[in-house]
Amino acid sequence: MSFEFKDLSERKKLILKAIIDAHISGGEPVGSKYLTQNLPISISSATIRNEMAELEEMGLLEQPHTSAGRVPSEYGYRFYVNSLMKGYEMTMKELDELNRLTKSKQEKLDKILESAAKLMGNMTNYTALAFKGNTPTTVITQFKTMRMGQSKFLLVMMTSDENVQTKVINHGFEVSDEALGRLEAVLNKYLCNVDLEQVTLSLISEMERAVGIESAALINPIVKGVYDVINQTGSGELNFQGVDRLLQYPEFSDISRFRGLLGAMERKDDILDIVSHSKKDEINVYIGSENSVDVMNNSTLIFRTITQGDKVVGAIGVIGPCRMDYSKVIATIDYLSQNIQQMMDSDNLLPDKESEDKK
Amino acid sequence: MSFEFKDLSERKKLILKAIIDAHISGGEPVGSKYLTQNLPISISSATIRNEMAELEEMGLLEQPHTSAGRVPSEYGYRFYVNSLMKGYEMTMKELDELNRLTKSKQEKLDKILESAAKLMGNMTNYTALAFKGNTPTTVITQFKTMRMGQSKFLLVMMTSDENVQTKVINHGFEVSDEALGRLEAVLNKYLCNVDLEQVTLSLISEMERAVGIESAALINPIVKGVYDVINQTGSGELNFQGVDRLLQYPEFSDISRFRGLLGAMERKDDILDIVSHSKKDEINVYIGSENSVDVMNNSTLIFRTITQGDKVVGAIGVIGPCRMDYSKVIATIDYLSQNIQQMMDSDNLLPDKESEDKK
DNA sequence: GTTTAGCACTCAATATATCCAAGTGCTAAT
DNA sequence: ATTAGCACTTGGATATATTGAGTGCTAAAC
Repeated sequence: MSFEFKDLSERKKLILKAIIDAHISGGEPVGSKYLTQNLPISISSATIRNEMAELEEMGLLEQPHTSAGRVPSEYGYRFYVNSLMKGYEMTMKELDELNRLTKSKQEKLDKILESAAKLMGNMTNYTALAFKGNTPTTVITQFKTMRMGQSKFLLVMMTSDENVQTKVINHGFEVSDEALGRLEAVLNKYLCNVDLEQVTLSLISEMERAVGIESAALINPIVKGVYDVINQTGSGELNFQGVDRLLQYPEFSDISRFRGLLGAMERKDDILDIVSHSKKDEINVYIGSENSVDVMNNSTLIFRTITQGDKVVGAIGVIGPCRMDYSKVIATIDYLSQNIQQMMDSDNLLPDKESEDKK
Repeated sequence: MSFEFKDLSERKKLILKAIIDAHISGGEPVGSKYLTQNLPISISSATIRNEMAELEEMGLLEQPHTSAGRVPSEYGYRFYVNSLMKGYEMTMKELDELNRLTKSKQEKLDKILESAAKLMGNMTNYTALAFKGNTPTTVITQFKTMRMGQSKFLLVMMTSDENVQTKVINHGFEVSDEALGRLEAVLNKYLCNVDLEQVTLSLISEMERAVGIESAALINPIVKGVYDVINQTGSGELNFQGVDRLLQYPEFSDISRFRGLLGAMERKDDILDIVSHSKKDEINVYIGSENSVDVMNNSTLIFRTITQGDKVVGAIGVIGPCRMDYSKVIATIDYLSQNIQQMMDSDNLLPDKESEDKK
């Protein structure tokens, strides 16, 4: 998969770049005649044809049919992304929108990711993706109970990765406030920061004794709830925004192809797989069949992960056709994700007094 | 919009029903020749043609073009739903699947709705919809605080409709455990079961006094959080499952039509509008342009609301082409929603000891 | 009065033929 | 090494025939 393109002449690079740029904005195959008028250097169409033939031989270009112009191949796009793309400069307006987002530090990560994705979709005009991961194995750091009526209450659990999980416990009998308080205390005493192996039968019966006969029957469903939370598949949530935008691109006018992609987005597992095996702290670009998943063929997936410490806690990105405005998309993802990342990082430390004062 | 079809002869009803059934399963216009062989009575194609012409005049059938067979009009479908449809009998296997769902009373409504929708999508092979409403004006019945670190904590609020909302409070200074406990007590004392008008400036300053100087600065962001929770637009969440299934139906091979529908599903507001203005406790069927929303044209929306007391708390249903297997869909929705509804109803009372004992 | 056979007519869908323009590869001259 | 020139390829667009399912209508039969 690793190609070396160092041996490309400057002129070939120019031609390749011009073809990809033209194809991205136009969607049509690009011919030699067009290029004679849209290159910084002036060479004849015949020369260009020769160059193009060589570029095709190298696997960077493709011809839909004999008498058509050239279209970038997946490797062509890859080369473009790796070396030809010039940074995209965001407009002021777009910048403003970004800043409004991460200003308030009161939101939880999933909301931020979702608005970031929405924003990104609007800015790039592709389908945006937001991934919120749950770190696979956690420990519960705090329990609270909240009464919901005479015969049920809500068990609120905070996990070590600062998420909140709730579970309705629907007991078939009344439980007094005191018993509920005692239960809460017992849970916090015995189950906090405890991983699954440590929950033995003897621990459970000890807890049953501690809460008293009145509510001993609650321990079992609660332990099961804790088990579910800790043991839940660590995959996380994956959301898409603006799926309908894809349909504006001619590469998805083939309904079956679109249906395949849509199906992959609904199933989520394939894409989750890609996201969870991605490289941390850098922008991941999966072009066409580089995506191991077949259904994603002829689509590109670009995203960047958000990390907390060394754990991946989320990701934002876009999905679109291979013919994508890479500069813009990558610049946008870069900016947005760094913004969020920064917020994450600063959030974990004790707040920086100075920056607080500035407000 | 209210039509009277009483004056339809038995024979016309037979013909209409046969046409709709055939069109639902085949997707093609239905001609007179086909009908001669697929009617319980035996009449000639010419007679059928005459009848069809009359049915078309009455607006129940349509002709895509002069030399094509007939297709049911929206009113035709409406008539079918209202009077011709015979109840669909679910298979045992499908029934089993349903029961598994509502057995456990430990899940929260949104999860149940979502699984029900998923199930419904699988069973009907259309796109399923799940709506989880938040009752517009609520009151907070309980506060809890959960420490998340030295400089922030989570405010957990239970609302009167038994939902849980959380908010991260990111103060820029350390707050002791005692102060946090005092804060919690104060919140529960002053802000429980209080609606917005009662939150006056004097109440706020009284609270600030009560929590002590150490954490007085927290009151303001908290009050804002409470305000947000109570004042949040009461629209609720709307989710779809199996959107890709729509693409298998030829009526959506016209990409622009599909894109319109997909857009409506993404924007959500139009569909939310329909759902929130629907009739309670009965199955709502919106056929084609009966949906006031233009983009939904030529699609059918069927759903049933779930109520708690007299409040609509959710809905499940499907979206598909007008040419829909109404019997099956309606039977499925009916069964599933009644199942959930029953659970809701029984959940609110004190549990029935006998049924608990049976376990 | 209702039903039916028969027939001319309509029209979308399909197949067939033709044309066109864009673009290529190759050769020979520069 | 570059370029002008030209024959060649090919998909797409356009026009034209062909087909066949299905209709509406008329006149005869019941």
